[in-house]
Amino acid sequence: MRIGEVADKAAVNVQTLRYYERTGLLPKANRRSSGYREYAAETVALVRFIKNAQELGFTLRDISELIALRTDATKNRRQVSKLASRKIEDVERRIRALTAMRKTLSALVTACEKGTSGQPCPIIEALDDEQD
Amino acid sequence: MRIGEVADKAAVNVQTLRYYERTGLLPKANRRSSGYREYAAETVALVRFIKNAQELGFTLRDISELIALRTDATKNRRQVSKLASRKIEDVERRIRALTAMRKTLSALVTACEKGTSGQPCPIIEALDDEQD
DNA sequence: CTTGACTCTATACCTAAGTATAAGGTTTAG
DNA sequence: CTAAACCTTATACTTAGGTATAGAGTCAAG
Repeated sequence: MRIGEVADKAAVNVQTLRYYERTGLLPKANRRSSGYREYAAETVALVRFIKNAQELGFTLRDISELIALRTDATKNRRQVSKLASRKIEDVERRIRALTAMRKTLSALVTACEKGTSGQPCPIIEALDDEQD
Repeated sequence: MRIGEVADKAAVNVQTLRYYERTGLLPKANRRSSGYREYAAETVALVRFIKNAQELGFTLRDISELIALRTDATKNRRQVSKLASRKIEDVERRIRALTAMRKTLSALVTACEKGTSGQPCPIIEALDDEQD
């Protein structure tokens, strides 16, 4: 596949793919004799993974580590497992914080729908509970 | 409270507070005769909420909307409730995606710990499942 | 009544993560 | 065999979200 096809399928800009390569997030693509980059089909899945992880608040640096887990998987099992475990903790912390936020928002909706019109929805008090 | 105390308690920089005020995320602080900003104690909770929401991947623009929910709560209940519901959906989408990611990472850990040393951890195949 | 810690504004700078543009080479469909 | 639609690098620009600095005023303790 050429860069444009990968970009289309992964719903990113071609510049973004080149930028990822430049910064080392994606491996250097093989080149045709013309100089054009040539990609394997699995690159699309990888780029989608990147965008997905990014939406969850991981930085490209974090994502680099996540990707490296795959590559290193056969090498140092103890280390990979440790890094993955740390990432899992991170993910779980986020889930807990989001769950708390959902609770706050739900309470707001309930309060707004039930409340008498003079009463403000009690969101500010709820905010304190949300710190993790 | 003066700006430095708020900054300390909320664990942010004083410049950040001024920046938030400039961009409208925080309301304009009252001023002493000297020109110093004067803050209420609840500002600390609000700023912590901002940082918390930010770590969950909300942009300052998103957070502005979340904060506005509080302010508007007594005004247009129907609209507030609608916006909050949309935010809840957003939060739930994130939770689902993070849950999928946790599953992938757990599978990696399991594979790495159990696998025979020649076998790579099968993370790349798992990545496809992770799209929301 | 001055010294050190605070505050003010304005302006400049920074990092992350792209996006755009220019000037050129390649591929493919008609 | 040429025109449209690709691709290349290099460089510059953009947006979000700050952080740093300069030059000046304020406040509290000794």
